Amino acid sequence: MSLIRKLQTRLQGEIKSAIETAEQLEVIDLPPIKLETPRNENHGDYATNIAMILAGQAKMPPREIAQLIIENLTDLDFIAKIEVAGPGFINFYFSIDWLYDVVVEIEEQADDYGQGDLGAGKKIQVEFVSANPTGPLHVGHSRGAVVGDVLANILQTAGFDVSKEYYINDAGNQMDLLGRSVAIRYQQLLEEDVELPEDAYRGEYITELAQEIVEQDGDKYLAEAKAGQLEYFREYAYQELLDQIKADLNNFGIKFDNWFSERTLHSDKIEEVAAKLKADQLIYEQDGALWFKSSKFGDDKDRVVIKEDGSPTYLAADIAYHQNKYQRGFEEVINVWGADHHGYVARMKAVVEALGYQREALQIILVQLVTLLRDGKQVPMSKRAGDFVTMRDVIKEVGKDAARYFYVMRSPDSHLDFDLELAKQESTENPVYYIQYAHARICSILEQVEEEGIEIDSLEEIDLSKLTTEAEINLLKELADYPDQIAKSAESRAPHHMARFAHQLASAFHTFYNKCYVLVEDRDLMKARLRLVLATKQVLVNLLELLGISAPENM
RNA sequence: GUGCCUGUAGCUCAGCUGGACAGAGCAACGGCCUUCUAAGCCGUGGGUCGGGGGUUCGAAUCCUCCCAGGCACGCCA
Repeated sequence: MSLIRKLQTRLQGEIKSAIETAEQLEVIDLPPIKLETPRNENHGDYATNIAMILAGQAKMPPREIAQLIIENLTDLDFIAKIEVAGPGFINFYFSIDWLYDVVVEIEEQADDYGQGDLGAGKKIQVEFVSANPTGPLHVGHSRGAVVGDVLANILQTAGFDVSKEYYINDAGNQMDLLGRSVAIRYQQLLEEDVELPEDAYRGEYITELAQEIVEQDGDKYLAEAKAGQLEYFREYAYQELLDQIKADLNNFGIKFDNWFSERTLHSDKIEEVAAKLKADQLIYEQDGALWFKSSKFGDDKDRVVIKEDGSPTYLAADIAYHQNKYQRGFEEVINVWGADHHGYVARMKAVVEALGYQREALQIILVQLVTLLRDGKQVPMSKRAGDFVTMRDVIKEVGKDAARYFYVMRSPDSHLDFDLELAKQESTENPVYYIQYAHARICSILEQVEEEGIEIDSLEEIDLSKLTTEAEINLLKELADYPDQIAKSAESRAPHHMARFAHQLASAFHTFYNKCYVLVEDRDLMKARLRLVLATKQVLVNLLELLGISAPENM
């Protein structure tokens, strides 16, 4: 448990017993005592609204209740000041000593600083990207990729047992279409006069795959292509494209714990789960097809799982897949989807419930679409013509770090305007560099320290109470707040919070850097500041690691 | 037509499990480099929180209606 958590818990306990002790207070039902960090720093480090909440049942004005609570508080060595404010808030000002301990805590926990126990080891899976292996990853996938990756990292840090998974849709009609598309391009390359069907994949990459086959084997597969035997083309394209996807994700700093092939569900697992649902009378026959009674669980209407021709729908595989997830022991499953799939949410929730699990065991995060801009103007993309900007292109243009930051800095609910020119700029307008620059500056100080042969004393020998200016205290508070930020971010499944916090921490450091020269004459002050700088470096490194962004030593 | 997301400063967005005068970055304007990286810091101006009604001691936040934009509504995946 982090230092700050301990203090919060202690304070909550003290408030609770104060309320219980106060004889004049008649409280029947004591709600949990919430501590919040006031927006305005003149309102203390923490505030509680408990007096206002109790006003009703205690039949007393909030301010009077607050006063009573304060009078009955004991054992508050870590509190410097308490006041009643506004309509009945109680504001607490922590004494500054505890803040210095944070520096010690960071040093001790190092890479583990920020690690919490919110998740209590709960097994949780985050499934993201899961793009069909029928083409390269593009910008839409990229956002989901970073959101999923960072969210998983945050949950891991918050104490969940997290697994990152990619679901490969390698079993549907689209795979045959992929094979056919490549086969036809192959024929065209060999001067056969054939037309590409309307629904075929028409991206340049299809022709490139066909070209590879021509280069390797000439017209060896021409007869098969003509006869519509697509297996070789399909499997060749599939493997190549999947390899490309893996390579792209790898370049983006994303590693999955598991790659799950849809094919492994066909057809045993699908039949199994269909039989189970049938036994539960949740699947019925109509118009020659089998329908899942999703409307019974809040969906608009029932959905086909086995088509008239006997083949399973995408949903059928998804039912089997999610059954499998829970069977593997995941208590909670998070799916990160593009917003264009939101129509699918209700039926998947229904699936989970039908299988006998809590609806909450499936959480779906929808990431809104990305608009790529260049100098403020939209980059044209036409999916139809296969003309889209790939993940690879973007990384190549702006770099991994900037791309990751931009994709994760906004709430997933918010449309994202991604300006390529801005992401590339090495200037004040670019938040990525701002954060990395803080780290580089720290490294620069440390380099100076080394050059001058200054020894960094062990913590016991250092008087941290030398740190007294506003900039120093503020920086200390940001550092102390980090574990709480992780917990909040994990709880609300909101990765963008950590991107913002990184910026805020960097800002606190830059202010400190400008106001407090580190290598000063006063040796004690210098050493205390050096310790603060080291602690800041540690937290920045942890944060950047979490975001999957590098921490350069110089810029 | 139905459902989901969005509408907050000139621009891009936080805040939205209700709290104390609404925040950040950029843009605009004005300052700061003889010492650790000015990719930085300090300051100023700027908002009927899309609109109406309601709940509450208290609403950007909850409910409701309306307006605007995006997306989705297949025996496709």
